[in-house]
Amino acid sequence: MATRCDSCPLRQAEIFEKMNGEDIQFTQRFKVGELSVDPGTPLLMEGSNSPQLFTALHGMGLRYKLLPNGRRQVVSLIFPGDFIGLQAGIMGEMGHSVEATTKMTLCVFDRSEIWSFFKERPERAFSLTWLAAVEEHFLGDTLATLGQRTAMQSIAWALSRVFVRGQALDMVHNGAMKFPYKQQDIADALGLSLVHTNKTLAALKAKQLAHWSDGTLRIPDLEALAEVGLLDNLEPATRPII
Amino acid sequence: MATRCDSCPLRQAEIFEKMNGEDIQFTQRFKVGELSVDPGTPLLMEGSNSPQLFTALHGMGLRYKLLPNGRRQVVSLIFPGDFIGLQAGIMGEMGHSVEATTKMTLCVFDRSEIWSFFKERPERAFSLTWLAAVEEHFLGDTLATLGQRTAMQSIAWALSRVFVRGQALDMVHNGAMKFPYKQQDIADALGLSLVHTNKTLAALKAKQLAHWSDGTLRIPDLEALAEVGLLDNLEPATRPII
DNA sequence: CGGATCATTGAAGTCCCTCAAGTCCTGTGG
DNA sequence: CCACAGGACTTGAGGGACTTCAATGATCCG
Repeated sequence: MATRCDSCPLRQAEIFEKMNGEDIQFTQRFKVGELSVDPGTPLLMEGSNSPQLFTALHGMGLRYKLLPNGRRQVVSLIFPGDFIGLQAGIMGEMGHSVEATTKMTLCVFDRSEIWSFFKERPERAFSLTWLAAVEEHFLGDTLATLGQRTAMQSIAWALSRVFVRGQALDMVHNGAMKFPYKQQDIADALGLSLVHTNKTLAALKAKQLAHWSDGTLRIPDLEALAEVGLLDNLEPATRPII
Repeated sequence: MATRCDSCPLRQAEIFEKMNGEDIQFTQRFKVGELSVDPGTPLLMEGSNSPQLFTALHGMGLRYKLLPNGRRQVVSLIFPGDFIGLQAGIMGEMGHSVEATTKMTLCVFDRSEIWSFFKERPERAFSLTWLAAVEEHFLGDTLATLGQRTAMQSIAWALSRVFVRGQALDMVHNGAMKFPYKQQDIADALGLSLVHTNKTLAALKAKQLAHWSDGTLRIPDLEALAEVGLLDNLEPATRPII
């Protein structure tokens, strides 16, 4: 039973830009179905031009790139509300692969219809561009992390950001949120080795700054952690939803 | 004397998406002037919301972020044809600063008019989104470089990409192109120290793979360099121009 | 009970960083 | 015309943050 856009649970969270009735109606028309996948399922492949685009409704995933030498770079984590496949929709080719980390349910859109956003519904086209700009902004921050932060700072930065995002999505209860990734995922996201990531996480735990185990992330003092991570802005950016 | 869009010299280069007469005319209407700046001039500041957006006509620049600890991450180099200020135009806030490296001339657009792209000229709005997607794609590649490539691979990758871009813009003559940056800029772009960048460049020169001095970059065998840099695609992506 | 996956810990090695000089070049002013 | 200062580039040396290698636990599952 597919979720209807006008009762989309995502829009509850306040980081998402308000949509008016017509926007919702238009988006509904664009939605061709709903997809449910198991953990580990590939959703899009780098270099491909999938006919389908998605919005994550439930569950989490990750975007990554594989290098010729076999190493993997995790580009970003996917949270509910993220739009997946914009590059394919616009440029006709994905720059990274996407896979589900947990069980996910996704709204499915038809790539060939993307032009109608621009043609018929400029507000929605603007939202699409907005999302691209948000992503670019975020990647810039991540770049600065890999380039200029130490391992300790990087991990503190990443966990802080995750937590801020989690708060904005009402995923934090009693100071804890589900964080269903592997240490290897975070290592690959930050350009660190698994071993060093593990030891740094242990150090953060010893300092009482972040506790992450069994897929649950607990941060007693977000400001303290953010300071270690040289993260100055704890406000989640508001963004549109497709 | 301002350049007219219908005789814009940039569109000569074939990496740029073809524009029809109406697109050109519309863009011309949007253009409010031309700006000429000296090397070192700041164009946009991180966190600001400039009323002006630019397209680089001549000259080169760079985008960068400053961290609380004073370190600098160069996010990308700016080449002719690049659009500057999209984030401010869409989100109302830049995620990085921009400054001119050489003397530059820029087309100036009015930020408040950006909505008219979407409202009146969906083709141009699509181009804008396309640019954002291209940038996101590129940042993903850069991320993989900082995270997964060695210093030698990183520099080989960066120089190869620069050269490919230079070729596409007809900036390469007799196997050489102007590359007016400092070693510190490249070090900050790749998350390396100046010293190590210098030594790695020397190593590449010794291997006859890349010669960069006095602001001129010479690459005798692009394929060989690209292979060292684990760069597989030597085709420049076609992109729109604003 | 094996086998698989993930997390943890120890030890050794290395790539890259920081520190510190020194060269080359350009511009400036006496 | 030369002394000097500043900026970019070079080069050497030593140290450290992080990697790789290797082994062990812990948990889950057919």
